[in-house]
Amino acid sequence: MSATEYNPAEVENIIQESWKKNNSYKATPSKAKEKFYCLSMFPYPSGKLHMGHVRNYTIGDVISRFKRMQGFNVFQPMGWDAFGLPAENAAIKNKVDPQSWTEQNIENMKSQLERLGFSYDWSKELKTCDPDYFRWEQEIFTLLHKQGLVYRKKSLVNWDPIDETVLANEQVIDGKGWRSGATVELKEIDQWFLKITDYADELLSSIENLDWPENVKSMQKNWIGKSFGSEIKFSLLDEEELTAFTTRIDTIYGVTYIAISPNHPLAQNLASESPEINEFIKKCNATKMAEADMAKAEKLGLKTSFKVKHPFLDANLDVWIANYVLMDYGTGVVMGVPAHDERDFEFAQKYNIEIKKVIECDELPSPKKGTLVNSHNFSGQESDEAIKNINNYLEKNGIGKSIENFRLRDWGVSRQRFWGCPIPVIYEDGEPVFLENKDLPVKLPKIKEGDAPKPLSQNKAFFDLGTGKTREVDTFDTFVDSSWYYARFTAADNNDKALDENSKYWLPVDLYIGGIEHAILHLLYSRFFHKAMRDVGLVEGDEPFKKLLTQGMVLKDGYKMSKSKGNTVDPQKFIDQYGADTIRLYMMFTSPPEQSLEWSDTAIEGSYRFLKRIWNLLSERKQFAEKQPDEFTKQELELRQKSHKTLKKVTHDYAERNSFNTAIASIMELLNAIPESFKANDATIAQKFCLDEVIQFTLKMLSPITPHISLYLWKEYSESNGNDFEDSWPIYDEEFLQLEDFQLIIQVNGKVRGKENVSVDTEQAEIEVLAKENENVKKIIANHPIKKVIYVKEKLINFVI
RNA sequence: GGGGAUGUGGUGGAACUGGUAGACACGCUUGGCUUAGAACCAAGUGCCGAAAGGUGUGGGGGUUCGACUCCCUCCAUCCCUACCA
Repeated sequence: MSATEYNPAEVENIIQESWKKNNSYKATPSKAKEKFYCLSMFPYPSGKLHMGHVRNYTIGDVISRFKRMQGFNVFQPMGWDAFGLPAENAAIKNKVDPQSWTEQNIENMKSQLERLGFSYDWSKELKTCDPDYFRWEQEIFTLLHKQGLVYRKKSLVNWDPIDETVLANEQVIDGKGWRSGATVELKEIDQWFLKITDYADELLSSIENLDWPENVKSMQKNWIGKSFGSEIKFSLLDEEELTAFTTRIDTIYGVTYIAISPNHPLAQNLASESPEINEFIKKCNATKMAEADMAKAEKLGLKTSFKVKHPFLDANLDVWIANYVLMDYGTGVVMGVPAHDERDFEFAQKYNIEIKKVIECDELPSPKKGTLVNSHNFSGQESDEAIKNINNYLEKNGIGKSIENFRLRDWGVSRQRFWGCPIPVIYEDGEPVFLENKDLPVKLPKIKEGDAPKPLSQNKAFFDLGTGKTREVDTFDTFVDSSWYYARFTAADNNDKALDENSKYWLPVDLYIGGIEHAILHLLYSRFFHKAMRDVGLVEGDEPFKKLLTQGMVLKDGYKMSKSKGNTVDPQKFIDQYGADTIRLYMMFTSPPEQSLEWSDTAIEGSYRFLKRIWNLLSERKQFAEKQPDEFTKQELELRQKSHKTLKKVTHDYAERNSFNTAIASIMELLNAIPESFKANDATIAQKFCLDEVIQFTLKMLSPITPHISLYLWKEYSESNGNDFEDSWPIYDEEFLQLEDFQLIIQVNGKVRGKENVSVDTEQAEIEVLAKENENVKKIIANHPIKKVIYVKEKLINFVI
């Protein structure tokens, strides 16, 4: 190697060409090796890669390369989550076909991924907008239908009355449609649903077996929200009844009103007779349907003329329509207990409703459990005991029962959009008929050049099949597309089947890497899909993703990068300036994967500088080929110890902790520890040997993160012609990890007062004497009796005075 | 409103099991090299203090010989909240 300057573009090009030529990352099932399916969440093809992608895919690639070095058969595919709103919006805005917009973005982003040197098996690339993908999705939908997991029901959407379209939550800004500015209304329309609630119990219980971060597990558990409560009937005075759900039946004597959701059938009926109620319900429905907005909305109520009997008391309760009661949770009817529920309290105060304390407490409202008061026979009982007793009473008297309830709702998969997978159903005289395989795929209609896409419902040529038959005009939620792609990857090039034998070899995904923002929806839907596909015989196993790594966001100046904030940083600029290895190194060095990463234009210089230092160290140096010398000096042994200790730490950081930042830091430390004389031309044989060990370890330890420069230097240095570090992770030697002496920390009352070097085999008694003789320590403990001595082996001694 | 996180120098972060707080970098300062700059190399760098020493991990309280780490409480910021992906 000549003393040239580090030229990342050149080095990376040479190495990437060799990978391409050798098909280095194509994976085939093999019994000879243990498999490792490493999957990073596929991107939405928005145009170009953003920093979040670079980070996500670098983490995945580092782990894949490390596993490959450790001898695993690694499968790392990549594809495109290609249906969705942005393409449709761009298409409407620019009057282009969403297909060509998407294809162009894919082409662009794919070349960026290749430029970054990710070791993907591109032979299994997939695009969800491709009929070769979504025809199988349509088939799975019909299988799920046969399994009884698909049904149709009316459900609320954000309706823009001017544009006459359904809006996504993000398209509703301050209650107005983003394009038309019209006040958005909630409107009820027919939609397709998947019965995810059939799996609620299993989705909850099998979380336990997952090697996932605890926070994600908690989020999923809370989202599913299993609770134990009671259903209780309140009879209306005209003989009908309202059934409320409550988890706090112990507060039954504190009920002072009943509240029903504006979307409860009773409220809807009343609306048709009373203009006042109709007006009120409209007012309630003028918020968008996002949970956060609903919850923050001011509490509104309207007293109806209905009254119900309190089942335990000789009292009549008013029935209110209240906007804080959700139709989707429980029964859409709430028993109002203002004394022991904060929302009910707020409502009762606003509308001057009686507040009745029935649980002993200091201050109202108090949602805590406790001893019952003012509750007739149940007074004096503790909440949990009372809940049992009251439930028994309800059941005995036929006025209610104890039940399990879930917060989780069924998954509405209908979307009234163009750029999505068509739902494979036709209607004959209004009745839905599911299409057979021979009629699949249902493709999207072509768009004429210069035309904007319009909803399928406005495309007669698409939906009108004649003789009273029409096609379904809704498309799938794009979460459907992404709920099973992990499985399709294993058979992405099979045109005869959705999944084949390969899926049995590769599944489940061993490690799934993606943003924490997907912790609930995408991951829960995928888990449901896997179980449903299992039950129709498509896949084996109970869970799709064995282990999960949730990466934090990439921030700039403390905020998430976004166009509206104007703080985006385009990774391409840095790839061009410093090369792929530097940006990969920076991404891994700057913070641990699970935390957010603060982008800095200047700090990346440091990563580049580090690679240049390695380049210069290796310049004109060849591997030292002589065999290991018999003797080493103390200085040489210290370096060897550092090499092996570093290797041990780095192995552990990669394999157990995914802690790449500390791995890199310790590699930097190792290089900083090389004595200058070892690098000189006149270094001794032993010195050259030790330096050689550092270099070998370093190039291999860095290669998952900076694969191009590592491999390039390795090939020059060792004069080898391998194209990958497959199976070559080095092994550290325990012999070098043994310490001869250690630094003893001497504390007095927990404060560090001195340090001494002590041989490892020194007894505690000897250490105590030695510690007391330390000049500084001696001064402090003089004239004080020592009350206690704490000794932590080979670490510290603490005198309590 | 609910759920989940995070908070350590000027900055990113380290401290893995309760045991030396600030590793490794960025930045900055000084010096070297250079006509000058860039690059590179060397030394220094939590805060107060001349030093001795004191002090310090969002605020307050607690447990402990010892707390960034465990407990209670408060504050701030971020993510998700079912039609953005």
